[in-house]
Amino acid sequence: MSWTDERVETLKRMWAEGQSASQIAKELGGVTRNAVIGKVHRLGLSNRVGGKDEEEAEAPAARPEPAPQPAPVAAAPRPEPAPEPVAAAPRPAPEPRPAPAAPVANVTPLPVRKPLVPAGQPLPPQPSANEISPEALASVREVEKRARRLTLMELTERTCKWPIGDPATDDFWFCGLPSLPGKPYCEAHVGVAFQPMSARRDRRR
DNA sequence: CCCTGATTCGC
DNA sequence: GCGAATCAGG
Repeated sequence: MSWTDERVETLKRMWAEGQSASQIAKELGGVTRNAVIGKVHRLGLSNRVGGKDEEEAEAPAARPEPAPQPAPVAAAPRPEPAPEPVAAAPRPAPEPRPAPAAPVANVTPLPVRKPLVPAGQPLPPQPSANEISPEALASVREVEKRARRLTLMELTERTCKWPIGDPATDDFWFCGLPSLPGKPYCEAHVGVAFQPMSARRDRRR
């Protein structure tokens, strides 16, 4: 495989999006992550400018820089170019979902892109307490305290993909703990995801 | 061990 | 220019 214009374009785009080298390599196919990284450097876009510092970013505690920004013209909006969605800070006090009281007439097809799902209504089928063994339920609740709270993009083939919270709000993430080999979930969540039919009392409601 | 990007250097 | 091997790290 060679670096055709199209492939380079894909590389640039994904790199700008903050995708990892291995993810990009997987997407492109025929190249390793090393190849991707090498290309990235040769293209001179190694520093994810405008991007963001992830992981353990070094705190610029004492900056020798005296005059950073002259701040000229009046109120300039955020120069932030790439508002990459990053794991939001855990909020201790999750907002109660706005009551679906009065369906607003206007459809606001605009920048109000908060909820991807109309807040309030039909949530994805969540395992209800009365159809899961108490032990499994307990372990799940325990585990969810330790969950890594990954975002969608942070999931890999070895992270638990169990969704936690309400997709309609910011209070939503994926478990992210190590998944069982060959399974999409961690041990605790496998326990509630896969159950022998015999155990599934149709505790019909 | 899983993963990340950075660098080197023979090709 | 390319990318495997290696390095350095979370």
